[in-house]
Amino acid sequence: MCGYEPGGHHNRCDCRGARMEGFLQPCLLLLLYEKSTHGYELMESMNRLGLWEGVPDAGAVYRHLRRLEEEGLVRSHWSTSGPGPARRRYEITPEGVDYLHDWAVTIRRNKAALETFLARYEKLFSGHDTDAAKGY
Amino acid sequence: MCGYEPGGHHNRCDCRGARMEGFLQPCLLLLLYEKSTHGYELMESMNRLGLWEGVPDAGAVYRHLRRLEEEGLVRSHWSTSGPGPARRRYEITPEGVDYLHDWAVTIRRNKAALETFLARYEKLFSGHDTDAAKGY
DNA sequence: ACTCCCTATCTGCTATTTACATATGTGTGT
DNA sequence: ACACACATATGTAAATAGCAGATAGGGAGT
Repeated sequence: MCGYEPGGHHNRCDCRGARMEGFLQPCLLLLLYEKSTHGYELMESMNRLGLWEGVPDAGAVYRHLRRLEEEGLVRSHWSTSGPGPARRRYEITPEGVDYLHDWAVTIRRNKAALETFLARYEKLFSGHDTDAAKGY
Repeated sequence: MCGYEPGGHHNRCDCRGARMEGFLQPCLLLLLYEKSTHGYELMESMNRLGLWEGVPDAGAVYRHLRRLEEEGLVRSHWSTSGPGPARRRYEITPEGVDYLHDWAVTIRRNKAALETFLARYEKLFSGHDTDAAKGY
């Protein structure tokens, strides 16, 4: 989830802070609540719905899903019907839904922090021709 | 920045995802743009202004500041005037301001992702007595 | 048959970060 | 002397993301 684009006015790509560590997990739980499906489709949904910049790392997605299953927050079974290779189809458990609610609290709080940042930032730089303005 | 509170309905504290990795750095740059000061006060400001849940880790703050200085995004000099121990007073450089603008782009994008998540979440659970609702 | 590509899952490795603990030292109040 | 707030710094462990690569099934074209 790195917002770096070549051709900008700096060369380094130090925006690892953009990672929003752990955001992958609640996204998977939310998408699985909406619709039981398999890892590959979850990856694509995250990008398509604007939950993730670019396609999320496949390794991270599959590892998260296995971990969530170990913790009882999702369940899975192999699905051999349909075309292509076998898919491991995941569904959220009631415990997973509880956990999703906890995540929503955290995400609201994080959103508030970002808004505080942006409010202060815009107060200082509003009207200037900043990269931030150009980006939108 | 862990939202876990004892007494909840789950025992584990897996909300390390709440970390918002790297958010510390742009906060320091923003605060230093507003007012040149030293690390200890920056820590307190972050909490007081709602940019950080609780007081941020001192080790992280001081390490970030040293690193920002290595990269030329801030400058510092020792300030022995005033009461108490010597303070290392930091000020942002023009390069630091450029970098702050880059961060604003990233943070807007991350905020959008959180909003997308919450919009989908609330569409599914609005009206229910969720932890998320209780939290506010 | 053969090659290429898309689908689908999984594992290994490394760099980076955070959170916690701890160390060091100054100045003030009692 | 002592405790405490201020102020900076370092050591360590756990966890994550990102990248690369391995393994395989199935369809399209040649």
